[in-house]
Amino acid sequence: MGRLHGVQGMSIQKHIERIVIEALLEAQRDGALPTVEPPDPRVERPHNPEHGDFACALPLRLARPMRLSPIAIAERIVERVKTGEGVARVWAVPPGFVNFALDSAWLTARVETILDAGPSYGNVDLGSGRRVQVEFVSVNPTGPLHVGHARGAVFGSALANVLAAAGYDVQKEYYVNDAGNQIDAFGRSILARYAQSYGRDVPLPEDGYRGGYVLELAGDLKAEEGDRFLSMDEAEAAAQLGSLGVRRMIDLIEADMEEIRVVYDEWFSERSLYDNGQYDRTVAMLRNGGHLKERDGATWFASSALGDNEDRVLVRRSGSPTYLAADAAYHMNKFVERGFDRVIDVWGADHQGQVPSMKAVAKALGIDEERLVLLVYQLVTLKRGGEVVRLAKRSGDIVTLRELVDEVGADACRFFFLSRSPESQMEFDVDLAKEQSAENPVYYVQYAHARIAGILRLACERGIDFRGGDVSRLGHEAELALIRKMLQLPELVEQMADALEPHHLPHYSVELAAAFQRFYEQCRVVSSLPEDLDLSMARLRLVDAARTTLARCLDLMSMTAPEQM
RNA sequence: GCGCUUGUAGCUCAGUUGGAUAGAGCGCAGCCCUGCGGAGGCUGAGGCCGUGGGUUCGAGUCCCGCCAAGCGCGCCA
Repeated sequence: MGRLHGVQGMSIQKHIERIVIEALLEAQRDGALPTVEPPDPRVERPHNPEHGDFACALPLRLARPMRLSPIAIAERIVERVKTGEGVARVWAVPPGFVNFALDSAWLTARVETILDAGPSYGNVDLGSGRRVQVEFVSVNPTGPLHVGHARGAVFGSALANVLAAAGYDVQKEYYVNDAGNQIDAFGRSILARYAQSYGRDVPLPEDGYRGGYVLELAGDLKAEEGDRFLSMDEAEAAAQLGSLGVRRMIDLIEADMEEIRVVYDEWFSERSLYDNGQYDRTVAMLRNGGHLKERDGATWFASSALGDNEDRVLVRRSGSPTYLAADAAYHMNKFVERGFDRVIDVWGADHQGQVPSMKAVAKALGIDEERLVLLVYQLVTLKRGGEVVRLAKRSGDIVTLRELVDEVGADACRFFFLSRSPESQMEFDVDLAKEQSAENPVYYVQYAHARIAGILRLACERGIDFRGGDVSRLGHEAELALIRKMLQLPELVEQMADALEPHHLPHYSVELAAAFQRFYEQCRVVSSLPEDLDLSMARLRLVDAARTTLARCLDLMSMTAPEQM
């Protein structure tokens, strides 16, 4: 483990933070600097390579409390920083930065640590095995997924990948709303189409689903179940058809998800909460806590007392629960029954208005605020032929997720959706996506991997066994730049897991691929000259490590890493 | 009207808890193949970071006003 990050299991960045603090404390002991509480050193990567591999602006922040010039503080720290263990040089720069340059011998040795780590390179232990649930998409099982859902699906699954890489025990969940008004309307819609297929003049319900898939569904059910629903009580027939329809829709959604490489660990039924009494217990708990009151025949949740702008209906006059009541029971299940340490709900912006009431519910149920994270991503507006397409599910005019994946491909889809931060309001131009599918950063990254695979194949064909390659022979600028870039992956995983921001992954992948391409352009790897053999072998080690790193990035994005294109 | 989110290159978007000269892809103008995959490399043009204030040694980043966009404001979910 210690070899992975260099120094005693910690990253080089953490190591540098520590030696800065140590130098500062030493200067304070010497009386060279006044004794003030040292803030977080915040070692970061400078944009400009002239400023070294890492930089620290601590002296600038210490200037005021210490009543000294920043550069003087920087110099006194620099005098006491212990180099070695990867750090070759430390220097102070006006107005008061402390810069660090890594040792090139240490850098080249990282190639071996990457190869040792193999497919697990990039893993960090931030989570210590704590159990985290990521729940995402969870749209009503009353229709197929459309392009808008792809964003949530890609984001949620990539976030889960990142958290797993960061050492969390992650579960991906889909909450199936298999009860309530929407399901009721869905059942009545199927019944109408079903009856119509027998020539009955039955209109589609006012609040019904108009999509063509309902027609197909009714046809399928007719073929398999026959006409037995015609003689049944209407409500009963709608309920049964709805239930059958939902089951099929869940299968369809599951299959659609697989198209974009999303595989859930759990499909959680809302209905189960009513069947096993957890719903009743949760309502009783809220009541005992004094959070409920009766008004206009309905039961209200006093959420305004807990930070919400107004109270919400929890149980309708009819006795049926609102989504909020179900959500309360559902989250009790997550935290109490299943004992997750942390739960992340990924919601579309059309649900952002529910955030305050959900938080109020969590508070009322005694769930620690930090354990429940609600992430909201902005909806995708779809453009086609320059026109904005409405994404209303009931209108029936939708572009399904499956159509999109068939046209653009799962890899391009994932990369595209993942490279935007969730809060960006993106316009998805279907025509442009198809048009640019050949001229796309997706293929740039994958091409780099294929090219690497080609080089390794060639080495194999030439019979070069590079296992004993000596990486200390490396030292070309392009080689070091590539190693530096590869070294960032564990840091990135840590950062992404911490901030819950997987969208950095595609950007990093492009940078990594570019670093490789520049290396490839400048450094001949497989040479036919006998005197180059040692260097070739060292470079093949590097190329193999680059393959490892690039493949891991693609893996974290659930994208394929092609051997050839 | 109120709330949440967002305004960065011609287009689509990054910009790590406030740090040094604001980046990438596409598009545009050029350059580079006697060797490993040209789906490549290099160079250039292109920016009042929506706008006006404020905080700070320092603001694309934090705070406030304004303008614009998306979403929400049901005993639907």
